[in-house]
Amino acid sequence: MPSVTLKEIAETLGISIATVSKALKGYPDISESTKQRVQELAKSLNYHPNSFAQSLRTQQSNLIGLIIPEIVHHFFANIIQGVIDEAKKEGYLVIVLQSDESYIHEKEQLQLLLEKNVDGILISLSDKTVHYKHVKEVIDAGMPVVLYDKISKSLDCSKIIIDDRGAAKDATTHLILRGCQKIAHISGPLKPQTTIDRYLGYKDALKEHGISFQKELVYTSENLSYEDGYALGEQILIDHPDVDGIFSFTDLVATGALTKIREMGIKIPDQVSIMGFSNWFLARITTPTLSTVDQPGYRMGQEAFKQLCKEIKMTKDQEIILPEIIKIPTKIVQRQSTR
Amino acid sequence: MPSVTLKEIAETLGISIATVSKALKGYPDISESTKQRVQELAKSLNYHPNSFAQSLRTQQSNLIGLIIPEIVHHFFANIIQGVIDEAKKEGYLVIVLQSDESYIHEKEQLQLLLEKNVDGILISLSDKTVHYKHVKEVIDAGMPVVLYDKISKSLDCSKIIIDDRGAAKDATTHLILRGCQKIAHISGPLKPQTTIDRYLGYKDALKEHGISFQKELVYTSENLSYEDGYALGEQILIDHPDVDGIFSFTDLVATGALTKIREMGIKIPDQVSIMGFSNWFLARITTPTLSTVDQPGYRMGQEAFKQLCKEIKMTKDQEIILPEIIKIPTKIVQRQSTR
DNA sequence: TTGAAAGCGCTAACAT
DNA sequence: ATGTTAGCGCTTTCAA
Repeated sequence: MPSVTLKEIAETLGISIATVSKALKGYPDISESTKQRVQELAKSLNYHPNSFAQSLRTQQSNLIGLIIPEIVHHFFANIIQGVIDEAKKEGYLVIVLQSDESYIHEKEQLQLLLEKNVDGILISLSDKTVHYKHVKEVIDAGMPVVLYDKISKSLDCSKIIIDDRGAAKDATTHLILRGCQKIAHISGPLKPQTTIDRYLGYKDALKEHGISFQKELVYTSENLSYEDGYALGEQILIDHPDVDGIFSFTDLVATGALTKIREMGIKIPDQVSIMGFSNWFLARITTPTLSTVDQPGYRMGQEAFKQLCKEIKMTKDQEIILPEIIKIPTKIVQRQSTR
Repeated sequence: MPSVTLKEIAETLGISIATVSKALKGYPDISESTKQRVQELAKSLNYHPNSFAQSLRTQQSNLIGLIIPEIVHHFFANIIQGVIDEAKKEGYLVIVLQSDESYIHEKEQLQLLLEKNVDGILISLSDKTVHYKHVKEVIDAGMPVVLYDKISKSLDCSKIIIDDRGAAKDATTHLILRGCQKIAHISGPLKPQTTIDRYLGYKDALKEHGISFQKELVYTSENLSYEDGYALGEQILIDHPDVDGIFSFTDLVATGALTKIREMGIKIPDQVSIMGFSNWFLARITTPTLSTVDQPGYRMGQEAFKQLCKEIKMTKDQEIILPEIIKIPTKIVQRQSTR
């Protein structure tokens, strides 16, 4: 791809390279007529600047890195979209990498992005990451980094999160207000923090409404799968036939439980109400449709980029960055699985 | 980020920049001892080459662009993953862009990628793209381009596709072999080509089994939505109570139809069998689960990158590229919605 | 075995 | 208003 350079334009027009460069950028000290001539020729030659040369000079790439635990995932896919859309507005392009919930990949990919000289990095920590030296090093090297969704409190950088605990409390409260007296909770492995927070939110709601917490009403899904939910739905009702509400920490598991319970001939929501978490696409198409907490991925992606962009600018201006924690509001989406 | 340069290493060691560069790349004409010293220092200083300078010299970025119509989409998300994984193996990073099924975005994004000097582009045409000058220009400029999934026959470049017509024929045949006599087809707007091909495959199967094609058994979903399927499912059985099989051109619409038909008290698959297309995640969680055609997105992504990579190398070596058309095999996934 | 030097294409301070 | 010049960090040819 032998592309057009400033030099060629300059030679054709018999002026200097510097003048061409300035004319193209609309510097005020270039005469209108020259600007005209240059810009016309540039257009007709389909000139576009060589981004490597530009980046080499300016030391910025207009590229950011986005490390995501899992791409094929409704929530994360929404985040990707939010980031890309927002980045485009500011002229940034996004390199997407998948950590696959693996610490090793996460570390490698951080390195790759560093080597590509991206201007900043957005990362959601993998569930298997337990120490954060690799991230800290990148931050310490002066690279703007913003964490989203799965974060670590020990990392000193900006974070975009939802209030998992508050949202879970809202979800459980929703069940209580609709008349549920005995509410089971399906939780997950106690990592990431989001899972713990949802569990705590569940307890908060019970407490606030004077319902005593019973440990045996808390079940654990190890694989976060539909099948887990299917099995647990049955188990819960065998162990506690009088359970009239279930709050699951994630939609997919809730969907499994809902399906099994319906198949058992139990009426939803009349006998048992079910509440999920995330508002995945599938919550709209189950029978009955699933009430859940909307976790606004797109919005999180947008905010994450905005914050990162701000920090990129500050870094360039040598300003000191004060990490911010931005909480994105969630809301209850009521559908047919709760009264 | 004041990073370490070759110059610094050279000065520290009292040797020339060129020697450092060669030592780091393991050139045979550098003594082992020098290599040792250089490599050790580089490591301890955490040196990594400035990618802009490298790219400026070598004119390659090790970056490719991936334009996808829709990120929040099970099939396309799988493609993204396939591309990223495969690209990583070859040391490439992927810039992801979403065209949103818009011709204007598609055109803009192609331009952005060109300006970023990516080494190659992977693109699936938006449904609203009807002429291809913008893509052709990029190809003519010498940029390696590979089309995947939604392609145009008029574009002279490699293409990665599935055999939609054959797969649809298989799906319809599956229904016929399971005893369906009167099979309706839900199709979509006759753009992209994939939709047309699936319709033709449906006809092929009927013909092969001596079933006469009836135009009134073909319905159209305008929005490719669950709601469309829900409405059409009812409509089909009102118009033709004796229909005993439905082949939908896409899973989401099939899911809507399946739900409505079940709600109407009609037994699936005993009275009506339903077949989808794509094998989206949701096909596993409907009640009954949905039989469908597996459209291997991940594999397509991998193959698309492999082909692109091949062409990038060939372009670099000034070889002539002969466009290839690669068909990825599909397979029928039988679940509960067909006998 | 090593180094000098040119140059990739661009920007920007400085000079004219 | 325009041009000169230096240099961003690297690779690679050619000379020593």
